[in-house]
Amino acid sequence: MEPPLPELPEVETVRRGLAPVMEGRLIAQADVRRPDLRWPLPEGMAARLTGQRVLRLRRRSKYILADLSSGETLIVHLGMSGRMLISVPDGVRAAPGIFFHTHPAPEKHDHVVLDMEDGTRITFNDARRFGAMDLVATAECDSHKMLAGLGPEPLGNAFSESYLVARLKDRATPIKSALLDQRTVAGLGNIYVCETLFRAGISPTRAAGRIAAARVAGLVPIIRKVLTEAIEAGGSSLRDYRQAGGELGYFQHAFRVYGREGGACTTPGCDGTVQRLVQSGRSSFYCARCQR
DNA sequence: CTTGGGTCCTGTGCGC
DNA sequence: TGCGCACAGGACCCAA
Repeated sequence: MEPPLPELPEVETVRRGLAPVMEGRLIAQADVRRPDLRWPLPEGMAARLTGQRVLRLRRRSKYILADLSSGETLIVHLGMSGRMLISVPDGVRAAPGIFFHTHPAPEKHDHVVLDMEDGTRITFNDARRFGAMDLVATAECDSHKMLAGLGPEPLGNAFSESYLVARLKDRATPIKSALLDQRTVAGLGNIYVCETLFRAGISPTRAAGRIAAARVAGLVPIIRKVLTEAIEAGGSSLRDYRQAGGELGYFQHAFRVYGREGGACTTPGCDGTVQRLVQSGRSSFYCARCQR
């Protein structure tokens, strides 16, 4: 089974995994092995990263933001298949209880390599090259093209019930599309939208503006819970992965509908079957019996 | 303004 | 055994 694609919880898990080896540390050497990801990497990126200290690792939506001592911020998007591998010159360097592999031979899709001052190496690997990186002044980060139009963070205070009700009022677009739209709420992808709508008992095809306000409001705590649970699962896998060697970006998580076409609905008392339908080119998984 | 569809990328898995 | 193809899908871009 293909591991889940990086949405907000996966990105947050990667951020948490990288933080202890990057925050406060100097990038001794940055190397770009392939400059054409989703877009061309910024001009002179390797030189602009080399010698900089990572002040802080933040996350906005599905983006990881590394604030540097130069006053610039490295923006990273994992795309579909992006992952981060942490390795060390030798296993004894790892902190107590944490094990990372020794530096492996470069692989085909290793596009960016960061060697930290203490010898820890972070390798960005992205087979499908939907990932992206950019480097901008920290002060202008929020107005960057990739971040400017984003809606509120789903786990933040701005994502309120009244906000969502107002945002979806009179919208003709299917609720599935509305929640996938990063301007509505930032960080949800196909998997967690499917899981959210299943828990809410709302059909993915229903027009957003035709859902009772109380049910729309109910989506807010459900979205928070779905994401929080996934982040917690990511935390568990992080501990496992560290034991296993430091590959970040993927973890096992049990989904109730996503990828379960033909499977039994897990709602107590429901004898429905999980269906799959395609909405604007994307698969929606849902139970037609308990999602209305 | 809203909405929908095309495009990019490559590894995986299926049918024949 | 090998080939062709559908599929995965986030985010930009453009057309209606």
